Amino acid sequence: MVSKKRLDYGFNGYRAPIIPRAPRSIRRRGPRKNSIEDSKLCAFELLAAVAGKLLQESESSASSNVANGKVQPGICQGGNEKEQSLDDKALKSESFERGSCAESAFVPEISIQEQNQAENNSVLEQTSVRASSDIPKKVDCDIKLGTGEVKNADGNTISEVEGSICCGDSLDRKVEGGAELHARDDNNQIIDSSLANTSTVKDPIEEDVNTNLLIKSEGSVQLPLYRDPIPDALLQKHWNNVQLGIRDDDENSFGCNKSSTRVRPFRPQPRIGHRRIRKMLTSKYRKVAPKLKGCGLYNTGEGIRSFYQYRKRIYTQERFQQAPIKKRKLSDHTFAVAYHQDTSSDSISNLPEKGTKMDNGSSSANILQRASGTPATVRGHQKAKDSHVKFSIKSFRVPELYIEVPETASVGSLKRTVMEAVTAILGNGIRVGVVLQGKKVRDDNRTLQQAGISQSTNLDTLGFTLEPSFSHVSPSMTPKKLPSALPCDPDQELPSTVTELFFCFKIEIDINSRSYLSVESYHLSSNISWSTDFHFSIDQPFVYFALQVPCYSNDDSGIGNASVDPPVVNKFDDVMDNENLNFSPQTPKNEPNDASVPDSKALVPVPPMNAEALAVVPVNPKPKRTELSQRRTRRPFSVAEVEALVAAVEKLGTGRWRDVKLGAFENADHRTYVDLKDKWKTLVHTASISPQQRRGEAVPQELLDRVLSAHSYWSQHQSKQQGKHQPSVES
DNA sequence: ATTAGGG
DNA sequence: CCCTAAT
Repeated sequence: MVSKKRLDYGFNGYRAPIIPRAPRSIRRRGPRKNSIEDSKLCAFELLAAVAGKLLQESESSASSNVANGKVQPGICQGGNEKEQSLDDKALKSESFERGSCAESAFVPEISIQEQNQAENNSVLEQTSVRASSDIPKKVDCDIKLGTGEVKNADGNTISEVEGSICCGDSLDRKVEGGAELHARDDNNQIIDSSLANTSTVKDPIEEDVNTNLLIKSEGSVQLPLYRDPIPDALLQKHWNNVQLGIRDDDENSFGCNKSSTRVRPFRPQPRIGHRRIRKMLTSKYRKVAPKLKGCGLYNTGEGIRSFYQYRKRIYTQERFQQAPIKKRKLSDHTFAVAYHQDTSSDSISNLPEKGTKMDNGSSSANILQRASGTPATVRGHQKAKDSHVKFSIKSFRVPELYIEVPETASVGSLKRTVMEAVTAILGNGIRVGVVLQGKKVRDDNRTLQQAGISQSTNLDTLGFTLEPSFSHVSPSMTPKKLPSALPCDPDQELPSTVTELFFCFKIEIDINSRSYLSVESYHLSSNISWSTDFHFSIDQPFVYFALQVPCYSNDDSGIGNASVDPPVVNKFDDVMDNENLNFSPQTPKNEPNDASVPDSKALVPVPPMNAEALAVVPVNPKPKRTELSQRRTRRPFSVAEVEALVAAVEKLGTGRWRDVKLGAFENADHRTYVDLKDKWKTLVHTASISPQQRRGEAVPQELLDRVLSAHSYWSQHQSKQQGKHQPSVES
């Protein structure tokens, strides 16, 4: 504790009122481990990281993201923002007012499908994802659903929907081919391909990953018996397919980071794990990071897989310039898919002129042929054929696709990746809702006619929505498990009934510009407890809130009413911290009672459920900072603060920063005891150098003198504690 | 969670 | 200010 450069200034007549704390034992900070050790550690770090990641992933069952809107003007402006902090209204009305919104907003993870459903699967093709410029309103989309065996790549699809438009159940599908897509550059989203060569879409994750790691709910990780380090290439390969939307580029691994810091398990995790991970990610281990891509492996067991299929991340770190990642702004990605329509009654898709080639094609060849043989027709909305109603769904909107692909990846792999992503989104974890003239048609048993859908109907008023069908399991399929209790346990059975789903949104705002930076959504499973301490602050420009969506039961009887009811948006309390945000000009300045926002506000009163179950499914998004390590904004100490600090230290001595904080900076949330300690350190330094060398706001010499005096005094005082007492005060 | 120190 | 180690 004794500063090496301690100055022996006398302590002028200052009397120490308090007994200084006994000095801490000498801290020995051993030299850094040597490289060898480090390398050894790496393995562990990786392991730990992976484990942690898995846990985290499981915790944050991630799902797709919600499109973020552009800046929402409404947010944060005006005087007391507390109420409108999040502009919840906007959100609600815009996104959730209608059930469909919420539903559409999220794309549930898909659950595993049986491996061989190859045949006779309907294919959903034509997937065009449009970015929405603002919070998704509803997903009404125009989806063309093929119930037949339409298959084709190229995203062109024509389907004929007969009587039943239902889908969920029949949607197990096999997707082949790639989709032509155009991603908007502005977002620079990247897609990671992984679907490659998979003609049957089964969760890639399931196959690849996870055989390697099993996670226990407690967080322990079991590794395969690999003895030797798995070659990177191998890992690469395995993991490659696993991460959808989360994969990091070679150089980056911060995806993991991010999540690791942002999402925390509901239950305390072994600290060490976090720490390690974090450490690794943030510092010297960064280089190793690439190996961690695997972190993305959400998967792991089948059971879980459905859980975190999708996860999205925001990238805002320039430090990864190398990666084709960019800061995500306010828009979504759009993937446009060219499509052609065919009015023939056969559900066939035509190849687009461009003929997107199918990368993995093969199995679809025949179909394609057929398709090509069919005359392409006009794109019309429907032509009656008998009493059939034909639907041509041009596109549908999905929340957001987050995919990353290395720049070096081939276009083909990009396509496949997109395909995979789409597939994942459209997996059987999703349902389709029918909206006619703005109203949802819930009764699956009604005939189209009864529902008012006929050839004569203006199908423009007909839309399809994507609804979470998280727990939905096709009857023909073996039940998949949900990450209810032990998401990590592959053998976990899927609960037959899911009572509700929670959708969590994370709104990130730019404190300075007062605008939304992004909006993320998480699709959570039930049994999630919501952390209540969210509020905006410089260090935590996020707001989370959750949507509680009733879910349907999984059993047969439930299928009928599978439609998701309009979500209920729980009102959340104000989440703004005026003091920190200063959004409004007239925001009271650090009023003591302005700290009105206790450090925690319940955004959504989500009743804690069985903790055990939550343990791993956690959603405790309490981010560390926006990004991995975005520095806090600098806040120079004012003279007044220095004064207060000096006074406090004079009284309390050094080494009691917490007390100093409490005693003199109680209401200065932005000043942590560490800050105070650091400031003192710099003050001492400043005081010891010539005035010419000082920078920043000049601190009155008088204060500096006191700093030196106090410093000297306490330094001696301490040494006294250690043993000899030399209260000498030199001057 | 604090404290001490190095960066 | 950040990050860590050691409490």
